[in-house]
Amino acid sequence: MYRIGELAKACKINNDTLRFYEKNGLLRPSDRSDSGYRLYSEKDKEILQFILRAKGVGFSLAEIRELLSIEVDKANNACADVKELVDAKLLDVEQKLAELTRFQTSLTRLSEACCGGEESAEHCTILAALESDTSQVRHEHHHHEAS
Amino acid sequence: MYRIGELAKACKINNDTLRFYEKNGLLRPSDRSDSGYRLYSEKDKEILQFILRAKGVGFSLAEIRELLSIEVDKANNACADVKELVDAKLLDVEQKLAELTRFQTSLTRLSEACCGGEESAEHCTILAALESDTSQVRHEHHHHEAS
DNA sequence: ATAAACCTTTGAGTTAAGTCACAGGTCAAG
DNA sequence: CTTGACCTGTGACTTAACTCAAAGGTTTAT
Ligand SMILES: [Zn+2]
Ligand SMILES: [Zn+2]
Ligand SMILES: [Zn+2]
Ligand SMILES: [Zn+2]
Repeated sequence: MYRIGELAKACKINNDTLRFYEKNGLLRPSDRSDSGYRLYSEKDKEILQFILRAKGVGFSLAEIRELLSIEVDKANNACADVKELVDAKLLDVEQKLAELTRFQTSLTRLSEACCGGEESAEHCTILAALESDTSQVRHEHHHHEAS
Repeated sequence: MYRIGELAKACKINNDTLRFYEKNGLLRPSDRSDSGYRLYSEKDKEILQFILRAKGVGFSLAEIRELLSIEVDKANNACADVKELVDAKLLDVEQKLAELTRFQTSLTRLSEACCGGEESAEHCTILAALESDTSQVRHEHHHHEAS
């Protein structure tokens, strides 16, 4: 069992953030000590890591709460409910993945096209990489000739 | 050229959000009409879409501003600066991609394991799918036998 | 030519997600 | 048996990212 400070430190967040998550229905510690300390289990830690990962990829706490509610309410929800929510989130995730892949392509293209030298980056732009096809970026970039 | 309301409607955001982005150095309209109206070009629209996509995958406005500054300052930045920033963001993106892929795997696994019926979703949990290996989830899930 | 529907600026209010401050209880080490 | 590092609760404050309000100018539609 982790006490609040231990779990917070392990996950590099503020103690108050844990209390905040508890108050907002995201993560309730599995137990309390006699003196009232919050006691978090390994599973609690995994839930927290799930929350932090989800946050990192752009889910709001409300969305995360919704995802976690599957867990909490499993006895009172039908498989139909679960599947509906999961499939909706899956769509979200797949859309985000598509966007991110696009970003990755653009940034990679840009990074590869860029010489990394000390000259003016006249042709180095994210938007050029985003807007145009690969061919364009490679073509126009990087003459740096002595004028 | 789009006027503020047109661009806002086209991109499904609030007019005020565009003014806000302008004030915060994210998107300045290419031109103004004689009467002072903001006039946005096609390129401005693409920048806006870039901003909205970036937001959607979890970049903060500060980070987006940084990405866009490559564009704005290109004449005053060396390729070295550009490459450094781009490579840093690329790392970010790749990390987000890894997380999202993990989410996708878990959600897909859960969705596939779930019958979608009206029975209690006792075994349907995100966390089970996240924590365990595929085998476990498939195994334990979905007996729904008449008790 | 006048109302409706835009636009302008400045500045205040809201929501999400923390973060901090206060007043006091608990516990391990010296 | 006290000091310092924890913990408790309640509630106020902060930051990011909008969102709205007020007061007035402009354009379009009838
Ligand atoms: Zn370059
Ligand atoms: Zn170069
Ligand atoms: Zn199911
Ligand atoms: Zn089922």
